[in-house]
Parts: sequence; C-alpha cells; structure tokens
Amino acid sequence: MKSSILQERKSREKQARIQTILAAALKVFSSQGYHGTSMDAVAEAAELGKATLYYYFKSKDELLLAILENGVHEFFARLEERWKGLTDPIEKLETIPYVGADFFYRHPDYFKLYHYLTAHPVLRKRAFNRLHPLIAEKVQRVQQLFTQAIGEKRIEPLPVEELTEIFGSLVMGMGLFTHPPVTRKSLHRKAQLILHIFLNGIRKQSE
Amino acid sequence: MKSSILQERKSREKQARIQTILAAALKVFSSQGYHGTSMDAVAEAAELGKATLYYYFKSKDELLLAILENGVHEFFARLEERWKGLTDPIEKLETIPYVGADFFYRHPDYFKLYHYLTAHPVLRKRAFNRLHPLIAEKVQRVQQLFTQAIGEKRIEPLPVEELTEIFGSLVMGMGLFTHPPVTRKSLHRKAQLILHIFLNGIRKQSE
Amino acid sequence: MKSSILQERKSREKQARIQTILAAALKVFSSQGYHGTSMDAVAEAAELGKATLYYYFKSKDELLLAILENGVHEFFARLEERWKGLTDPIEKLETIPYVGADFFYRHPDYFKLYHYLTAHPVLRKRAFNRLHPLIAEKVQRVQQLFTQAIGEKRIEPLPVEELTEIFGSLVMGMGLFTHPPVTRKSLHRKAQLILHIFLNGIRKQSE
Amino acid sequence: MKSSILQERKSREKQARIQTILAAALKVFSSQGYHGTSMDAVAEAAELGKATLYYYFKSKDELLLAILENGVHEFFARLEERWKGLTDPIEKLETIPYVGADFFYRHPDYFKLYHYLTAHPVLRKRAFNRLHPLIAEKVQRVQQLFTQAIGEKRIEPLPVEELTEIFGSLVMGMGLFTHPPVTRKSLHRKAQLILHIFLNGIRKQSE
DNA sequence: AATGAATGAGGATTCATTCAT
DNA sequence: GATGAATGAATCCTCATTCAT
Repeated sequence: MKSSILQERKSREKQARIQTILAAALKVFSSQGYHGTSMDAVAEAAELGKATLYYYFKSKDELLLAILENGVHEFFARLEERWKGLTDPIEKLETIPYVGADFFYRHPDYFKLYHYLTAHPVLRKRAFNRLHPLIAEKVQRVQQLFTQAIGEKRIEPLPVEELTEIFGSLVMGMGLFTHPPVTRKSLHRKAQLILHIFLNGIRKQSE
Repeated sequence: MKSSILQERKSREKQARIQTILAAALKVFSSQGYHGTSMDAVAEAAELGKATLYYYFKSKDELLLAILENGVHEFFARLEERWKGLTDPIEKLETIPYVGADFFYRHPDYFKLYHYLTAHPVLRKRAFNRLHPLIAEKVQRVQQLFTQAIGEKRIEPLPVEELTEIFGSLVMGMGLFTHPPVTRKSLHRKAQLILHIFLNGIRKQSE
Repeated sequence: MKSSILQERKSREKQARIQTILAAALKVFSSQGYHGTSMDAVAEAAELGKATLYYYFKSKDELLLAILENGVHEFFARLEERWKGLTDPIEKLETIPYVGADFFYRHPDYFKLYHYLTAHPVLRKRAFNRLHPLIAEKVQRVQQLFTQAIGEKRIEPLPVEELTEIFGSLVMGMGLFTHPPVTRKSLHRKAQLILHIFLNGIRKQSE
Repeated sequence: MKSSILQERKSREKQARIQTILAAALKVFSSQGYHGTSMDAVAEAAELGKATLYYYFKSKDELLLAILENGVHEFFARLEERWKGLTDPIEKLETIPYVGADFFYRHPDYFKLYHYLTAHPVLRKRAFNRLHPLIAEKVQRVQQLFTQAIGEKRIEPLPVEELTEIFGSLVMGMGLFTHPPVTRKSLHRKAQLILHIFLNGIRKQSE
C-alpha cells in the first residue's frame, strides 16, 4: 500500500533526524560537558530550531540518556560481532580492549562523555538507572567468562566481581590519558599492553 | 611582642576559615558536581555569607582549584611519609594503592571530585594547568621507579610512560566502583588485589 | 502568497516589540541613569519578562547603544527633511538649533541620555565607537557649511572644526538648563537666542 | 601650649589624609564614572584600607560631593583672584573662560567629573542641593555683570538668565571635545575663540 | 513537523557598608 | 585612627522549557 510506503519513508526520515540531533548533541556535550552545553548550542550544532529538539526529546536529560544508550548499543553490538564464533573465555575477554580501542578511535567524544558521566555524582545515578538493563547483562557475561576461566584453572581464583571492575577500569583508562596524535595503531598497542599485564597478572602459574 | 602574637592568631584564624570553606565546598561539589553546586549552597554549607566566599576566593573556579590543590598536597604528603626509609622501587610502588585506599577512605568526596574533574572536558584543562607543577614531579618519580625496576631486571622492559598511566588508571579505578559498606579493610583488599595483578603482570619471569 | 504576508506581519510585530523595549528602556535610563537602571526595571517598564529583553538585545550595553542609534537616526532624518530645498549654508545651519529644540521637546529623555553619555568617561567611548559612522558624516557636512560660508565671505575665517564644536556645545547646552514648564515656544526662543548670538558673533563685519 | 601644637599637627595630618583620599577618588571617579568606581578601587588608589574611607567620609555619595565642593571652591577662588582690581563687567566676564581653561588644564578629571554629574539625572540633583549655596551666589554675580553691561549699553538687552546659561554651556563645552595633545596654549586659544564669538555676538552695535 | 518567541527560576559575582579590634 | 573581615542586597545574565502558530 502506498500509505505504508509513505509511512515508512516518514519513519526513516524521523530516525535520520533523531540521529542528526544525537550526533550534534554528542559533539557539544563531549566538548563542553553536560552542564556547559546549552540546548541552544545543541540546536545550533544540529542546525535546527531549539523547539525542535523538544519535539524529539522530552528534555535535555533525555537527550543525554539517548546518546548514551545509542553508544552503549553500538559498543555491545560490535563486541557481539567479535564474539561470534569464539568459545574460549579468555579469547573473548581479549577482544574487549580492542573493541574499546576501536570504539574510542571512532567516537572519542562518546567515550569521554561516558567517562564523564560515570564520574559525575548526580548524572551517574540517572544514567545508571537508564542503562542498567543494557549493561547488567553484559557485565554478568563478562563475570561468567572469568568464572569459567577460573573453573578451567587457567586463571587464579580471584573474586570475579572485582576482577571485572579492575578490567573495566583498565579499559576505560585507555581513553583517559591520550597524547595526540591518537592513531588506531597506538590505541591497539595500548590495548595489547593492558591485556598483557592483566592476563599475565591473573594467569594461573602452572606449578 | 604582643602584636606579633596577635598577628599570628589572626593568620591562624584566617587559615582555619579557609579550611572551613574548602571542606564545605568539597562536600557539596563532590555530591552535586561542580556545575550542580551553587555558591549559595557552598555558603550555606560553610555557614557563611555568600559574599564571604568571594572574600577568600576570587571565583567558584578558584575555589575548586584550591580544593584540588589541597587534596593533592595531602595525598603526596602521605605518600612521601610512607616512602621514608624505603629504597626498593617496587616496595615504593606498592605503597601507592594503599595510600590511595586510605585517602579514599578518609576523603571519598575528594577522590570522586578529582575523578570527576579528570573526566570533565573543560574543567580538566583548567585543573591540569593549575596542578601540573605539583603532579608532574611525582609522576616522573613514579616513572623512574619503573625504570629502575626494569634496570634491575625485576620487571619486564615495558614502556614506563604507559605503565605509569595504567597503574594510575588502576589506582583511580579503586574509587570508581564502590559497593557500600566501604571499610578500610575492603579498600585495602582491593589495593592488594590490584597490586597482585599488576605486579604479577609485569614481573620478569625468571627463566 | 499567504506566507509572505504572514512573514511580514511577524516582522512588523517584531519591530514593534523592539520599539516597545527601546521606548521603555529610554524612559528608565534617562530618569535613573544607565547604571542606576536595572534590567528588571526595564523589563517592568516594558511589561515583559526580563529574559525577553535578552532575547532581543544581547546585553544592557547593546540596549543602550540601540537606543542611541535610534535617536540619532531620527534626529538626522528630521534635519535632512528640513534641509530639503535649502541651499544657503547659513540657512542650513540655522535649522539645526530648531531641530534640536523640537527633538528635545519631543524626547527630552533621549536628549538627556545622549548628553549623559557624552559626559560619561567609559560609556562615551563605547557609544562613540558605535555611533561614529552615523555621526561623522553629518559633522563633516556641518563643517563644510561653515567652510562654504567662509568662502562666501559671510562669516569670519575661523577654524571650522572648532566652530562646529562650539556650535555643538550650544545646541547640546539647550537641554542642560531647563526651567519648567518647558514649552515648544520657550525652546524655540532659546534656539533663536543661540543663533542670534552665534551667527552674530561669527558674522563677517562688512567693512 | 604643647597640646595645642600637637592638636594642630594632628589636624593638619587629618586634612592631608582627606586630601589624599579626595585626590585618589577624583582620579578613579573621573576615569571610571561614579557607578563604575567601587570603594575598593578608591581605597586602593588612596593606598588605604577601605574602612578608612568610611572613617573620613560617611558614604560614597558624601565622598563624591566633597570632591565637587573642593573643586568648585578652587575654581571660584581662582576666579576671585583674577577679578581683584577689575571693575569693568566685560573684562570680568572675559576672565571666566581663561580660568576655566586653566582649571581644565590642571584638573581635567575634575572638569569631566563635574560635567558628568551635571548630566546625570539622579546625581545631578544631589550635587545641586549640596553645591547650590556655593554656586548660586556666583551665578548671580555673573548675571549682574551682564545686567551692568546692558545698562551701560555695551551689549544688547538680552535676557541675562539665558545669557548666563549660554555662556556656561560654552565654558563647559571647552572640556567636551578635546583632541590630544591638550596644551595650555590650545585651551587658551579655544577660550579666546569662545569669547570672540560670544562677546561679538552680544555686543551692542553702535549705530 | 517545525520553530520563533517568551519566560520563570536560578546563578555567579559585585559592592557599599558595618563592626570588632 | 585605622583596618581586615564579613555580609545583605542587588545586578547582569543564562537556560531549560513551553506554547502558539
């Protein structure tokens, strides 16, 4: 039917518009911080009227959260892609810093914004509430990878929850100290180094 | 002379007042974030008139920076204290997470604030400019510890700059994921775990 | 087309709003002085929200400057109107105090504000920078009138730049000492007196 | 008696202190305007504690008024000095622009400040109330000079009140447009020009 | 669907003035 | 006499959000 085609196109355009806004908002949020960014600035960056933003997003907060969701989705999608075909838990763990590095390379803004929110006393909770469903499942799967590796006696029997946190700090830490020029290669080297230290550090010494 | 005694008391009182303000500001900044905190809120927390804050600190910014400086000073002072009498580079490195843990235990607010700033796209630079002189020297000394340990063939010959960064991420990461109740003991356990992994991970395997 | 009509009405309404604000601001500025007037007061006088002022004018300063520009425009427009059809330089000069008197009668506030700014050590420069393009051309034309009259041996060969200044002081001075009731008649009498003295004072005595 | 000598010295010192403050205040007021000048700025310029200003002057307003009084006193003192020995009314009038020029040369700040106040819608009244007793008498005497000259048929029978105002505008106008370098000579030339025009303009043409 | 216009609430900062010493 | 310290009150300006069109 015609109307359905039309509807579809409309819907596609709407999605595109939303993506435009998200991209613009990400750019300004990440360069000025959440509070340092006015909706005016977002509107200007998106080349849209300010009121239009409110047509698509209920509030500034909502916009921020949508950005985050967007990013987390992408990150996990890429991770899943890499995990396809892999069964070894340690191999799976190894992919994480590389996916992180690639993601940082592609969206340094996003990475920094995420980091910023993680450290923000107020926004952190709001973001957490929203993203928790998305993240919790992945975190649990990573924990299971550690559990599995421990079960296979390939790494030391350390508390998996804390292992996950420490691993997380390391991955997030990649984006913290950056000395330009940041190349994909330099990021991969960093990922490699992190993995080397971390895995070596937890590896079960064969007696 | 009397006047000198008087002067001294005045000076002490002034210092005390400044510390009162810094403490109050730290509390609110760390719980509401920098932008989420109004000077009104700081004034109320300090139980002083708002204008009084401006008598002691030129701006909100300046106040923030003073807090940071204060904390960094304390942190490094404690570190130096622990380093007294130590000569072994690895032993020195080992103290760092513990001093971090203690510091976090004592001033979780400060720790979080520091982390928050590190991740803030705008404040980060401002803070960095101000704190750089203080921090740079310490960072260099830590790098030298790695260099020395490498020279002594006790750890692998990895790039010290990146080692320092990774070590830093780990220490800072301690304060990132916290599940109450946070006890000194639980923090020390975390420090221990970090050290275990990190040192193990970089230790030169004796062939 | 409808849209163009709509657009036009919008534009007209916007202009009207701007004029409303300018009029309100002029009233309060001229009665309380620039610094003595808060934007709140302007907003109240304009019966608009304070933020609305900022929607139309970037700052208090900008508002002031816009008022000035407005007034200077009007003043010069009236002057040009009077000059239409006149060719005699002295006749042209003669119109100036009368236009000034009328203008003062119509907008005593504006006149005073202008005078106030002229005398303000700081605002003066800002205002000057903004208004210079408007004013410079007219001042030059007045100077040329003097030059021409001198050339025609109708007035003494005095330095035209200073003549212009002195003439200016006299015109501005009209608004300085005012004893109510100020009628158009009384102002015209004053203009007449000024002209009498000034022109008589510079008239070439026929030998 | 000792005490009286001591007292006198004290009094002299106090006067000196007051003059210091007045001079400092004049400088900043005239360069930043009344509202643009904080008491802090005055204190700094006077190299005194802010509270000290309040020891000598009840308020910022009072300080301003004292400056004005000071200046008016000096101006009139100089005028009186020049008038000594003169009896001709026109000769007396002729001294005024020269005294004005000298005064402007010596204290351009003061001159501008006075002008600024004259034009200020609010301060004007306050200043007027305070200075009126000082000024009124002089103004009256100037008016009498005109009256006398008219009586002697040396100038036209124009309304003396307005003549005085116009003459005043001219004298004040001297300080309005100034093109550096301002030399005593250039000011005197201007005074001469003003007098030439004004006196010529009102001179009774002998038939 | 898109937006220009409007604004209430709030925030950083300044400042004249006071007061205890 | 002199002043460091303290502050209430104001002031300029910003901003997220709404609404009529």
